[in-house]
This record gives sequence, structure tokens and C-alpha cells, in this order.
Amino acid sequence: MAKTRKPRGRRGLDKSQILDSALDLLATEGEAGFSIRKLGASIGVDPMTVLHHFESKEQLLRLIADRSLSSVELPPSSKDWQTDLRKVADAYRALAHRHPRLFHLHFRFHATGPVDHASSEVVYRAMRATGLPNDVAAGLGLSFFAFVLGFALAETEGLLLPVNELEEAELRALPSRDFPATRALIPAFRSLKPDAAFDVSVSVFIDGIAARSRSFSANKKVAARRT
Amino acid sequence: MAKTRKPRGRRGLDKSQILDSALDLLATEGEAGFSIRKLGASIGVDPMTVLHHFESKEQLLRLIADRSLSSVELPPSSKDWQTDLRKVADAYRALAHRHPRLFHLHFRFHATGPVDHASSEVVYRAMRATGLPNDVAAGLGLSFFAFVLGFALAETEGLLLPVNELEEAELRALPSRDFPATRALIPAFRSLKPDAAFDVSVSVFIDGIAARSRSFSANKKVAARRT
DNA sequence: CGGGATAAGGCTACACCGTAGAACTTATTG
DNA sequence: CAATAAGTTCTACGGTGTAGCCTTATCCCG
Repeated sequence: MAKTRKPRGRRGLDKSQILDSALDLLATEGEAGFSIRKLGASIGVDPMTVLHHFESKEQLLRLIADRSLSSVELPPSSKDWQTDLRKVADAYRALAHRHPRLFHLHFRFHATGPVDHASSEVVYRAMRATGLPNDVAAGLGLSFFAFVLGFALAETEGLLLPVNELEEAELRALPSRDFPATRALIPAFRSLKPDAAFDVSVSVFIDGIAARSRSFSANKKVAARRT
Repeated sequence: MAKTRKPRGRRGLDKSQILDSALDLLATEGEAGFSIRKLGASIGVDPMTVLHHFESKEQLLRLIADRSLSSVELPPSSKDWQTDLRKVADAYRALAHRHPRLFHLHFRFHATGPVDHASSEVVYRAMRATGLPNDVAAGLGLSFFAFVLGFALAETEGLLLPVNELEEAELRALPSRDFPATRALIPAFRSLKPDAAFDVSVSVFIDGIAARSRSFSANKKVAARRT
């Protein structure tokens, strides 16, 4: 049986409950507005009591990130590595949408908890299914993660929103001699659909991997035939 | 003539010089160790003097990010959109390597200064050269940026380093029944070469775009012939 | 049941932070 | 020279993380 001993203190405080409140506070206030004192006040407890359970603010933030990460529901590995990759990508983007104010923490504390390992296992299994050599597979797997996290972070930080009127005015002010492409795309920026952009770029990445996988296998066959 | 009026104060302080020192301090101490008081002390000036030139710490950080951004040397647009994309990617990764401690600021303050516009013009020009429709081109251009920035950030935050012995031990501890792919790639993680991983994944992304461009053009021709 | 042992929870204090407001000093202008 | 404006500093306020010490409640063992 698990050793979930009930808390002994008179307040019946539970680390896990504190973490929940902490995540709430962080999710609503953002990191700048998050403080141990506020957290203590929000749960009616002395700030030092919080630090008694989590030895520092840094540790607390780390555990908050871990907890939010534990909410990703990762797909089972299937036969088709491409859909597996797509599902992992979607799962992490959904995570970003669930807690946009704290998603950046996943870059600061690159967790190595079970969730991360499970997700990356799916990715690495997919990369190995391509037949590419191990060093390439490892690099591509990590890059795929970096891409997905980067896209999601860009989204939560507002880099990917459809441009508003102010930004549009700024773009229109660019000299058309030097910025023809930017100006030509202004209508597209106005009606930008992040979901579609994500789908397309994930597909593009996966297509690129598939192409590389095909040409690598072909070369290997040729080399084998030559011996 | 430009209006670079020399400073009038008795200390001869210059906004630009303060900014230089600020960037230095931030680059060596990291954001956690950066404070207006320390900056003031480092240049022998009252902290409030700093705030007189930059109205808040937030503004100062924003300008530091802008300044670091202004150091990217972006390539001229060529005839080949693929090499153009590659050069932009390299330029931003180089930026991250130049100032790893403050690269994350580029996500917080998505600058819209001239440098960013110039770089994105290169990207958008490339995307339009593919012949893809504008909405797809816009989304892919932004995604390409997100990918490059995400990779670079992952690198500066330590997600992409070759695994050390401690991490390797953690990976080895994973049950081989559930994590065969992760375990199989451990040697590859040991000797991971970020440069190569970046090159490969940028190529993969570009290849994917090129493939999509080809199939789109083909479809368009078919549709045109059918009328 | 008694009496440590142990952990939970709280109080105080310290060093540091960003910055508002007012005062002072100097350079420029009229 | 006086007036003005800009640069610089001082002081103070409310906020932060957390070290050190203390009290109190619960558990375990004899």
C-alpha cells in the first residue's frame, strides 16, 4: 500500500493542496504577481509554513511546473509514428493553452519526471520507426520537442495572435520598397488561425522527416546492393 | 544631421552607455541577479538616476532585449529562398549563443523593431517564393520563427545539452519494457551535437515546405488545365 | 499511561528590491 | 545675470525571500 500518511499538523495542511493553490495563484496572477506571502495569505497560513513544506520559492515553482505537466494526457504508441508525433504535439500545445501564464516554466525547469519520459518515449519510438540512424533520430526527436514547445510558448506569449489594428498600422508604415512581402501578408496576419498554422507546420516537419527517412532507406539499399 | 545632443548632466551619462552596462550585468548575472540597484552601483550612480533615464525596470529590460537583438546580422535576400531561411535561422541561433542568459527576453518582449521586421521580411519573402497561398505562407513564416526561437531557447536553457552522467543514470533506470526507444538512444544523447541537430531539423522543416510547395503548384496546374 | 521524538506551524528580523516624491545641482538659454 | 530645464541624489514606503528560533500538536515506544 502507498504511504499516503495523513498530515500530522494541527492545520491538516497537505503539500498537495498547497500546490494546488499555488498553481491557481500563479495561473491567475502570473509569475510577477506570485509571491510566497500572497500564497500564504490565500490559504490562511503563515508564509514560513509554506516554506517549511517547500524549501524555497524556486523549488515550489519547480513543483508547480511538474504538477501542471502531469496533466498532459499522452496518447498510446500506435503503429503509425506520424500520428503519434502529432498527438504528442497536440498534447503539449493543449498544456500551454491550459496554463498559459506558467508555460514558460517548462523551459526553465526542463522536468525529467515520468510524464516527460513517457512523452519523449513516444517521440523517440517514432523517430526510430523512421529507420534513420540513431544520432539523427535523437537530434530530430529533441528538435521536434523544441519546435512544439517553441510554438506553444510563442503562442502563450502573444507572438502568434492575429495582428490588432495598432500592429497593423505599424506594418503598413513600413516602406513598401523594402518590405513587400511583409506588407503583402498583412491580410493573412489579420485573419491568422493559430490552430491551422500549427497543424500545417507540424505536418511540414513530419513530412520533412518522412522524406529524409525514405531517401536514407533508399541509399542504404543501394549501398547494400553494391557489396 | 542627426540630433545626437551630448548629455547635459554633470556626470556625462549616456543612455546608450547605461544600456551597455545593463546588458553586461544581465548577461553575466542572469535575470535573477540583475537589479537596478546593482546596475547603479556598477556604474557608480544612484539607482534613481537609472530610473530617470528608463522609466521602469520593465522598460529597461525591454530596451536591453532590443539592443541585443540589434546585433543580429541578417543576410541579404538572395534568389534561393531555402538558403535565405537557413541564414535567418543561423543568425537567431547565433544571437542566442551570444547572450544565453537573456535570450528568453525575446519571447517576453516580442520586439517589433527594425531588425525583427527586416528578418521577418526575409522569411516572408521566402515563404511567398514558395508559391503557397498567403494564409499558409503567413502561418508557416511565423511557425518557422517559433521553431528557430524555440530551438535556440531550448539550447540556452540547457534542454539540448549532451546528457551528463547523472542524467544518463536516470535514463538507464527506466524500465526497458516501457522505454525501449529512450534507452536505445542513450549513446546518441551522450554524443549529441547541437549544431548538427539544428542543421538537420532546419533542413527537415525546409524540405517539408518545399514538398508542400511542389504539390500545391502541381494541384494548381491540374486545376487550371481542367478549366 | 508517560515521555520523548518528530514534524507542523508561526513570529521576528534582516537584507534586498522597485520606485514615488521632493530636494539639490548643474548646464543651457534668454 | 536670472530663469528655466534637465540631470542627479536622498529619503522613505511597501513589498520580497528566507534564516533562526520558538511553540504546539501528534506519533511512537517503553
